[in-house]
Amino acid sequence: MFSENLYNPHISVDCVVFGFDGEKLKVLLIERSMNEQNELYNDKKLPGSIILNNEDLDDAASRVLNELTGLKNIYLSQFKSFGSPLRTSNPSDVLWLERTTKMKIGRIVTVAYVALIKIDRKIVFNAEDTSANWYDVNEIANVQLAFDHNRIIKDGLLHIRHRLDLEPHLLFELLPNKFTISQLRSLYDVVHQTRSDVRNFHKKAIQMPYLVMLDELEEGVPHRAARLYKFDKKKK
Amino acid sequence: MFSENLYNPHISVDCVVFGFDGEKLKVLLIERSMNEQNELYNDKKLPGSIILNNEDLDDAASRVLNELTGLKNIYLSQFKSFGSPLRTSNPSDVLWLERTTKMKIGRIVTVAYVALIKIDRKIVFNAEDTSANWYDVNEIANVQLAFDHNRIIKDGLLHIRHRLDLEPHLLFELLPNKFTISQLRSLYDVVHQTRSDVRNFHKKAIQMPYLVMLDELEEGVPHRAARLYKFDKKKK
DNA sequence: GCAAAAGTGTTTCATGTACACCCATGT
DNA sequence: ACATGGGTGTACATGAAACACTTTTGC
Repeated sequence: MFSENLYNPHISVDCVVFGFDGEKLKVLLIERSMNEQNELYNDKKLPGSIILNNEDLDDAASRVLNELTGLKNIYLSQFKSFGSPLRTSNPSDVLWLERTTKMKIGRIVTVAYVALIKIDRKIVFNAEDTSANWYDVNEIANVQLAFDHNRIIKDGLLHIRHRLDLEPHLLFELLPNKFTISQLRSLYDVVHQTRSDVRNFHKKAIQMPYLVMLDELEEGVPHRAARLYKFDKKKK
Repeated sequence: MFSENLYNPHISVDCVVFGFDGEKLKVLLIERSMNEQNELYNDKKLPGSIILNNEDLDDAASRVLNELTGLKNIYLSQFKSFGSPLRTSNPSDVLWLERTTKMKIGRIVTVAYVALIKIDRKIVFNAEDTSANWYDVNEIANVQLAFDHNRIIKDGLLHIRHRLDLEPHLLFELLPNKFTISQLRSLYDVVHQTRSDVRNFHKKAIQMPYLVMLDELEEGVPHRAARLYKFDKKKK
C-alpha cells in the first residue's frame, strides 16, 4: 500500500494528541482491531505513520494529524525518539506491522510528537477504516497499548507539562475560542497538578497581555454567568 | 565495514559534546578529510554513528562517546531528531556516506544528543583514523560543517542552556573535580550569557547543598589563592 | 430565599538585585 | 608597595502565597 511513496519502513512518527474536556486531560487514541488465529483482538494505539519520500519529520506528523482530524495548523512539537529493539517485542505488534505495511519489519525507530487541540471542535474521528476516541490521560496508564505507546504518552505528558509551564500561552490551544477564567484555571490546575488560589489566579491571568476580555457572558449556566475572554495571538 | 552488525543505514546518532575550558564553551568535532577528484577536502563533523543491531538509541550514543574518548558515564541527553530530506543535499556528504558505509544511501534520520564532559581530562582524541578537537561554540557558527551539523549544534546549545538552567547541578559535569567558585561563576555566565554579581552569586552558590567546601586552596596563581570546592552527587 | 459559582484587596514572606570595601598573595 | 583577584553584608524592590466576604443569577 505504501510501497511507492515510502521512504523507509523503519522510521515512523507518532503523535500524542492532548485535549481538555473542561475537567480532565485527554489523549486521542486509535482503535486497532485485528484477527489473529480467528480471535479478534482489540486495543489502542497512538496516531502515527511511517515517513514518506521527500517528507520531513514535522511534515509527516502534520500529515498524520490532518488525515485524522481534517485540521491544519495544529500545535505540534517533537519531543523524543524511541528506538529500543524491544519496541517490537510483542508478536501482535509485529503481525500488525506486517499486515499494514505488507513488509517484513524487525524494528522501528519512532519520532514522537505532542499535539494540542481544542476538544470542542466537532471532528469526524470515525472515517473509513480508522476510529479514534478521547481517553483520560490518567486512566490509560492502566491499559496496555500497542508497542511502547504507554511509555510515549507518559513522556509526552511530562514534556507538555513542562512546556505549558514555560509557555503559558500554549494553554489556549486547548481551550475553546471563548472561555471563562475559571475554565482557564481548571486547565492550568490539571496541567500543573495544583489547586491554585482563585484570587491570585485571576490577578495573574488578567495581567497577561494576550488575554482579552469580551463583552459577552457565559450562557445557560445555573448560576451567575461568567465573563468570556479570548486569546490574542498577536500579543503573546 | 558495518554490514554484519548494522541495524539500519538510514538511522544514526550524533553527539554534540560540550566542554568548558575556563573561559569559553567548546564543542568537540571530528576532523573529516576526503579526496574527491584528486582534491583534498577538509572539514569537520559531529561525532556520530549509525545504529547497530540490538542497540538502543542511548546505547549507540554512549558507544560513540566511549569509542572517541574512552570514557564511560558521560552525561548524555537526547534532544532532537533531524530527518529533513535536504540533510543529504551536499554531494560531498553523500559521497562520504557511501565511502564509509559502503552503501548507497539517500537520506539519514539522525537522533541528536548533547553530552557534557570535563575538558581537563587528558583524553587521547587522536586515535587511529579519527582526530577530534575542541572548537569555540560561537566561532563554529561561521564554519560550514558536514550535513546539517551547524543546525544541530545550534539546537543542542539552546537545549543545554535550558537544561543547565533547570538542573544547575549539571554544571559540575563541565568542571574539574576540584574548582573555585569563580570558575563556577564563569561557567554559569558563559552558559546563561549573563554577567552575574560576584556577591550574589557567592551567596547562592554556597547554599547549594551539593557544593561542598574543601580544606584546600588553589595553587600557582599570582594572587590570593581561592578556596576549592567539590560537587557531592549524593546531595543533589 | 437559597444554592452555586463569580468576582474582588490586603498583608506577609521569600527571593532577587544593587552596590563597595578590605584581604591575601605573588612579584 | 602594588597589582590582582578573593571574599564578604545590607538595604530595597519585586513577586508569590495566604486568606474571606459580597454579588449575581437560576431555580
